[in-house]
Amino acid sequence: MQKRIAELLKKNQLSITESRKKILELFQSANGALAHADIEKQSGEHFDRVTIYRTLQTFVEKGIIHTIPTADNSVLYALCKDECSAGHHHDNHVHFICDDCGTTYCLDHVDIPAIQLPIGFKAKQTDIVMSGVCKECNV
Amino acid sequence: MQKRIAELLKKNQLSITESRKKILELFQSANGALAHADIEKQSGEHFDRVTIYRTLQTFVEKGIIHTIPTADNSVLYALCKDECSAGHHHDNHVHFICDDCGTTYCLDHVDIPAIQLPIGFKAKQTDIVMSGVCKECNV
DNA sequence: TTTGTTTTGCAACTAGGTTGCAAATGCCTA
DNA sequence: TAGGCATTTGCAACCTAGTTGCAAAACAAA
Ligand SMILES: [Mn+2]
Ligand SMILES: [Mn+2]
Ligand SMILES: [Zn+2]
Ligand SMILES: [Zn+2]
Repeated sequence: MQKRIAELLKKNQLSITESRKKILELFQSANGALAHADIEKQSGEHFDRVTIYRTLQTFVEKGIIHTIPTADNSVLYALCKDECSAGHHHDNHVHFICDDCGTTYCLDHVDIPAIQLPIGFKAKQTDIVMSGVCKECNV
Repeated sequence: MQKRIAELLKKNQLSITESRKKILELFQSANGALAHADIEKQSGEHFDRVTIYRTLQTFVEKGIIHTIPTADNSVLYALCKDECSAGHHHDNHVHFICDDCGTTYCLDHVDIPAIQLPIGFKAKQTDIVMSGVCKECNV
């Protein structure tokens, strides 16, 4: 696990530092998306908040994580699939937020349906965020 | 036009004030969604920004306007259809942001398709935001 | 017009995020 | 494996968007 993390950083030409290792570890062991505040808490407040901001930015740029838009306009982050790289994200999947437990899921296997737009409109990207009750909280 | 605005306010049990009239007017003559900053500028900086925040909140609560989530986590507002009321929004339509001119459209006549979720997930709401080129900017 | 209620503007505050810079850490090569 | 260069970190200061308390102004009802 530790090895995989180091390799992932190397592959992206990032030096291996405590904060980067720890933050990646948090993402890999989380079962949903994480907010900046989650990381701050879960890392035991070892790192400056600025460091966390910069680490997240770097990871997004490198295609290691992607951001998830939410209805309440907070920012969430989740691991990208292997196909993503610097400047080329391929995170075309549906996101699901559980109203009950608050967990945000990347539903990688749910396809984005084609949507017929009015004449003249040409879509390049489709973001779908659903909410309701997740499989853990269901009954 | 002025009369319609006054009636809309009355129908929602809101007193008729300069700021509310002006802000409603801006929404009715806009062809897309508006951000707080747009309203601040377009109103000629006549109103305090706090007043604008509070007016927007009130309008959202009454079902006169609705918020639109965006990828860059800024907040946009647009007029609701007549069916919306306090505590009961029915704005289940697709939103479209033009990469070219920046206009955000409510596509009222585009239906949200059914999306098959993994077992155990139960959806209550679906938000779809598409982006690309709008009918004005197309060619 | 008077009176009571609602709304406004101002100032002060909060939360989330960014920037500049010196000190600390990590990487590379001898 | 130590030394030197480049990158990253932590701190302080700053910025922007949004919120709150309160007195003054505007509005609605009588
Ligand atoms: Mn995702
Ligand atoms: Mn809309
Ligand atoms: Zn849940
Ligand atoms: Zn356009």
